[in-house]
Amino acid sequence: MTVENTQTRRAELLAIAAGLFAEKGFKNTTVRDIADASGILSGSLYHHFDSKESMVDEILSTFQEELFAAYDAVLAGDDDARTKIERAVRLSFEAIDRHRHEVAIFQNDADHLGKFERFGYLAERNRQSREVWMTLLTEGVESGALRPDLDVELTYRFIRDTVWVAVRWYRPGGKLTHRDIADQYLTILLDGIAHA
Amino acid sequence: MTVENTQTRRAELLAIAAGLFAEKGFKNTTVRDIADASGILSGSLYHHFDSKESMVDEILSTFQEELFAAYDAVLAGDDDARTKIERAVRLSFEAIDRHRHEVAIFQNDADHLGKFERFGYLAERNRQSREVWMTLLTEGVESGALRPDLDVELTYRFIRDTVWVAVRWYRPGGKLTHRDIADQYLTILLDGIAHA
DNA sequence: GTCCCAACCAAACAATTGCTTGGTAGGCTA
DNA sequence: TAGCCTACCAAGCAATTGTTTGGTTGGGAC
Repeated sequence: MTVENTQTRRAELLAIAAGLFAEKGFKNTTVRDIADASGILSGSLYHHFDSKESMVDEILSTFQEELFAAYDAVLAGDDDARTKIERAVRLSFEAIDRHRHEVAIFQNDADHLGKFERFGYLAERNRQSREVWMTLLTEGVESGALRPDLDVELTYRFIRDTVWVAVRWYRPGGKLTHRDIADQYLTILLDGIAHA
Repeated sequence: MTVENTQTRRAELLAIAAGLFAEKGFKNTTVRDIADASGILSGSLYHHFDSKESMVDEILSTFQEELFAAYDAVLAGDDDARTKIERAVRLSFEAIDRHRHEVAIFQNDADHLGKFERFGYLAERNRQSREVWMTLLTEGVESGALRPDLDVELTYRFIRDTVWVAVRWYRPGGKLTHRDIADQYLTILLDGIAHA
């Protein structure tokens, strides 16, 4: 068995684990569940991974790295505030589309996992995410693109919640693409649902 | 010990359990956790309740009954569509304020619990909630209060998600009351964040 | 004073959990 | 052909889980 196969198998197992973690929660998924779904015995998982924790660790940290690189690219761009906000929203729905298991795990288990030292980076990433959005929204208010009376902190929370919780109902291949959803949400967010 | 005390003790234990379920999740909370927090031994809980499941059952079903009675009152009122939507939003944030443990449990564990026959009413309540919102939003579009190009189904999901997930960060006694939050959210929802 | 009963304790139960150990199959390299 | 290494099996471990059982306590009713 070649090196390529080795890495493939490892990734395969991680993908299976991610699916189960996302569906049933981390704590609620047993190593036997993962092994069964992979067609091996539970003990054999420990040839590939140190522990159940290190599996979810690898799943989450890999995803977060990619996600925040994308946010940084938006921040670093020279678009105006409104465009940056639009890009950040679209980027988030795209992440849900491409990494829905990872997003679901983060949504459901990050609070609980974050208590352990090993997962301290989760809280750090949360802080970083807040930074990104607060910067964009503040910039938006100051540039006159957004209404001046906006509570920026609260707006950040509303956006964050609405965007990420969509992972609970969004299904790739469904009637609406992640782009459709981003479009609709941006319309509502920017201009509201009331008739002009 | 009088009958009054009996009912008090039972409610006391349920409240303690609700707090733990909300904080750590249903599956992740052990009967020993509940017993410890109550100052008794785990076995003694079974004098009051059939099972751990029946505890969460009682917590959730009691709450849902109260909540949906409130929704029904809004629907039955003779306000215009926009006012009804405002009332439904305010009512939801008020529920988060008054029953945050119950809301949190519903948010975090309803999906998992709903798979068991015993908790079939959870799915039923979800359907009911969708009904309420779809009715209000459709009425809003038809009456001209809301923009005609609105995707009502999607809008329902956005509202539901944003409102209920607020339970994750809202803290009673904090800087913002549930009324403040409802005001801000309604402004954003109805008129958007963009500068007019 | 006797009885009752709600509330609880003490101890154990089988099942399930994450994980370990020692071994084996079989393809790859030399 | 020999040796090596990856991937896995088979069996078991201690800890933790929800729950059960039989007994104790102490206040209220008659």
